Amino acid sequence: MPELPEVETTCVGIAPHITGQILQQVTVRDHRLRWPIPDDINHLVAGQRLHKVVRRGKYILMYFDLGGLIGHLGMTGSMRIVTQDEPPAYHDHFDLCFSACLVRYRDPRRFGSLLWQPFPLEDHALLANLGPEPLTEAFNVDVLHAACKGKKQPIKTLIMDSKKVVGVGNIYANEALYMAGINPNRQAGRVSRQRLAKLVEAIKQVLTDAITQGGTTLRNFVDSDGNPGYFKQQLRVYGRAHKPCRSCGEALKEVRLGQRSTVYCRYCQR
DNA sequence: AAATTCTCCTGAAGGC
DNA sequence: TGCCTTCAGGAGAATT
Repeated sequence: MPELPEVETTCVGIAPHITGQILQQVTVRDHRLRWPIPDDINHLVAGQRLHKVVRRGKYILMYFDLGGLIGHLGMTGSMRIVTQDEPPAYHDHFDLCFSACLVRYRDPRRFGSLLWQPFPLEDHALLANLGPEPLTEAFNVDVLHAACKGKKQPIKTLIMDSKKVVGVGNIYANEALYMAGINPNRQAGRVSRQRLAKLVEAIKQVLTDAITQGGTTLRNFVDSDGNPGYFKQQLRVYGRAHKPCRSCGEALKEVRLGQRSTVYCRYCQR
């Protein structure tokens, strides 16, 4: 389940292999992703030079001469660098074919996407209303405090709302709230500014740690198995329901918030 | 307007 | 080579 750190690692991993090259063609084996890959994708992008690969939230933006490809890994997507002679496997839905190598996309559940948008990319509906990047100064206590003001929804679902801040998925939302000592179910508008400041720092910390670990865990984007998995970092709450809190020893509680597994410590998180 | 629920999909895990 | 049900989740769409 690619979270922001996996997407970042993917961008950094593939960029050196393809930046500056001309995209010869897109080979589509199955266009049925979350949104269908446009039938005319080759007319839109083939023959153009790739200038840069940028992550925006969990979107992968590839800037070409006339616009950009907007990629998303969904739940189970991955991109890796392969050579022309490597035969595609089951669930390898498309290749971005450059002269020296291919970017091969695999996605068993097909929740990912590949779309084209002429410049400016931010005009695309999927990008137009995204909140700030969590690892930049644009995401700070002032912004989060304003976003929470008067809100009755749980703080956890708020920080997972990409209009408020991008890239905070379920795993790291759980982890950050634990780190900040905030009950995931607490109404967003009832978290003090001081504690929101802690939450901002916790989000930055947990994502930064995962990126750092991902840089070593997923160092190989060439001829790897294409399976990003997710980092075996020391998760404190996610996936640890009913196990002892690493701080107080009490059993962690699991509830569902917005259809998502939510694990927290009733005693350490208020 | 804000908050919640639904939806897509397949593989893994669990029950029997 | 067991079959069936349940669950997992990114995040936009639909609904309340």
